[in-house]
Amino acid sequence: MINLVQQTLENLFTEYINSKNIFLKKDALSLNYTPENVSYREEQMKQLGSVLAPILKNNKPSNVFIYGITGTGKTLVTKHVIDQLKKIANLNNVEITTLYVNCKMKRVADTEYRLLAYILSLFDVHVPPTGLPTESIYKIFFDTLKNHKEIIILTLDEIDALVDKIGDEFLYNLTRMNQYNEGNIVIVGISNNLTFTEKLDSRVKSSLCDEELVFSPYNATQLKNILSDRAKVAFCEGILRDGVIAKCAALAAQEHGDARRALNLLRVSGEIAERDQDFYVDEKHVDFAQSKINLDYIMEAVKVQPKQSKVVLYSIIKLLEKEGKPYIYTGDVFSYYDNLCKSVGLKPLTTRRVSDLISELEMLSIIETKVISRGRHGRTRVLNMSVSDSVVVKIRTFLKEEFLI
DNA sequence: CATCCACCGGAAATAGGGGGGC
DNA sequence: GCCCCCCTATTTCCGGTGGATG
Repeated sequence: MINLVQQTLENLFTEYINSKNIFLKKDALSLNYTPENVSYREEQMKQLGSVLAPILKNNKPSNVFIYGITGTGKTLVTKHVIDQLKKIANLNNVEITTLYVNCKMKRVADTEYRLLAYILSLFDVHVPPTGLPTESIYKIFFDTLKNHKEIIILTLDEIDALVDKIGDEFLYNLTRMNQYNEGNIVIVGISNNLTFTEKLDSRVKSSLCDEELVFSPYNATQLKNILSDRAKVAFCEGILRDGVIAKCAALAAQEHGDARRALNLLRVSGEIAERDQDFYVDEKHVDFAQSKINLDYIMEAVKVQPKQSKVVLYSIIKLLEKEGKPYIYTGDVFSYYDNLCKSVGLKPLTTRRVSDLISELEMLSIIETKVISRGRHGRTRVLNMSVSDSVVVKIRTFLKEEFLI
């Protein structure tokens, strides 16, 4: 028995080492990779560069706002420009501090308090995760800033998500502090939402949006060229079959020209080819990659849900199965959920809260809902899964194991 | 064509977990 | 320790509503 395992392992490894390499430098396809030159974004880089340049002479530049949907190179360009700036600053002995915060990080920077606590932690100042009045956090924050004479560039990525959640007051506070405390902080706000500024208070708007940069989505041709450039670095020669890059580009272009998606797709395609020990990457691998990425995304989202949310999702899946209908109503879900909680010994949440949890599941595109009226039978939401059956089965299996139901 | 269902979803209140000050 | 304060998650409260139904 052991010998057999030994044998297969040996085969596996031998085959692996003899197989042709797919990747030359896989990093080139990762999201953190900063390519030599950023295609189609020269204009934006120049703009951002000239806005931030005064730092090099110790003048505080204007705040900047950057708009554009996901995967249009906002983060990449910003990081690239700031890196260069830092490099030149170092060479000329100008001290600057740069901070990058992704506001969407759950439980890290998704409330005013947590955002400040997180920024402070970047300064190596640690505050309790809860308990203090926000005001005293501000005080600590200001005091910390006072200890820094150099100019600080604070990049707030996905800032629209944060403002949606907690309002724009913190932005107001940041800018106000800037005005009165001879502030030395420059805010670079990055938003995926094009109409973001409309939601801002006009005072905030005027001081934060001194400079605006717009990133438009890449079209399929541009995506194709971007992918080609990266693929040349990332893959061994002759590995990519014709049409692979075009397919990745086309699929991503459908998703509003998201370059991040396209790169992911290409990378995962290669990984699948590698795993299957194929000598090439072709369009079939791209198809597999597409569904694998989707599956991974959904499963990850499911795994990190709070327990209650998982129970709600499980109820929806079980109920859909039981009813055999392609849709169900909120009320049914709630009573099923209620029973389930009792049998698992979990305290059920109220309908109001469950309703919110359902909305969150929809936001994650795990389920789909639609408010309809059933006349005398009232107004409710119809819900169904928005993932394929095979994914549903995987989710169900996962949840079942987790609850031991 | 008025009625009324069964839930939607905003807003305010409350619980619960934590913190500082004295 | 006690007291009071804060933040976040959840509950409570409730006005609102599209359209089948009588």
